[in-house]
Amino acid sequence: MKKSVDRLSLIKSMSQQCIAVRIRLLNRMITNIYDSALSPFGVKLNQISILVFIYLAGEVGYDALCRRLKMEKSTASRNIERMKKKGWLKIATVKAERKKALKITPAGEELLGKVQEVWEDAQEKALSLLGEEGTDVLCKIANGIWKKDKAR
Amino acid sequence: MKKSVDRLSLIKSMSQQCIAVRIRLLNRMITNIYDSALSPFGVKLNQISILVFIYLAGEVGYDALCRRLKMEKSTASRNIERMKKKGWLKIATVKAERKKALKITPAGEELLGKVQEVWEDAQEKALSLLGEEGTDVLCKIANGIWKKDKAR
DNA sequence: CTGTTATAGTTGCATATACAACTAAGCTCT
DNA sequence: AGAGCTTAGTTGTATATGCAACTATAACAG
Repeated sequence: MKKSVDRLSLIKSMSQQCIAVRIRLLNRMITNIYDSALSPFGVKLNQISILVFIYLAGEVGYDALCRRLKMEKSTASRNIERMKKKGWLKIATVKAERKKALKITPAGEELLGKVQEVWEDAQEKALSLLGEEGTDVLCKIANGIWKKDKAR
Repeated sequence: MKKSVDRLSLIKSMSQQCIAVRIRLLNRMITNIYDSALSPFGVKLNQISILVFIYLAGEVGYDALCRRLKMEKSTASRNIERMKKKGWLKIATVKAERKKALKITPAGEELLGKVQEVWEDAQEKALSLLGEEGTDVLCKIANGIWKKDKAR
């Protein structure tokens, strides 16, 4: 009897306290806010974040992109492929087939310009969903992870 | 000149403050913690969360599941299909073809029993990644969203 | 210089997610 | 009862994600 009671209460905490379930929920909701705001432009937040990174970095290697954005190389590979097709990115390096360096195109910069406004709207909606405190804490945690990574 | 400066600083804030990028990062890291902990059992957190919900609810309709877990019906549909195939779930209702009620199977309960330990490990790792405060805030936000939904 | 090793990037496979179009089954109104 | 409406669930398409296997190329060791 004891054992089944324990099991039940543990399963209840899996339901009531699971961190992953909660962050996944928020992830879905927030990703949605941004992706639907961006949908008129035929792009999603993920690709915008890649574009922003490349815009600021000037010319980045593949590996740097994956490390900084903490994106799996296969995800990056496929995204870059799609973005090249849409004309937002190009490969800057000619010499080496390997070690591709990525660069934003004029069309990519234009896209960034166009989405700024909807990004701001989305950011505001996300802020009101998470609240000031929640947003603050979240950003601190994420920034901490990035900083730690850079130091490495 | 002014305009391009504004653009640059806005793009910088897209890089440095975007909530979606941050929550997506944490989502990937945390999902990873749980999924790799669960991988010996051939299941991922998402399906476990469905199973837990159905276990606690006894017998649930499809719609209730989607509403409570805030899961898109197509995602739910395909997950349930896979879980039926693995024998963890079954459809309880016979009468109506529509309005399927879901029920956990003995194999499903057994699985829940087996994964409890690794779930606890993963939960602890996630806690130390987010910190006490972060976890607290996160849970409060998510629970608030659920409560609001229930009241509806 | 050549064979081995390390590394960059691609591709296959599986799950998760969302939206839209579709199907089917129950419900309602006349 | 039959026509149209509503709702449940499925399926198609696209992106995101992760792991593992593969390919091609660069670097290195002898």
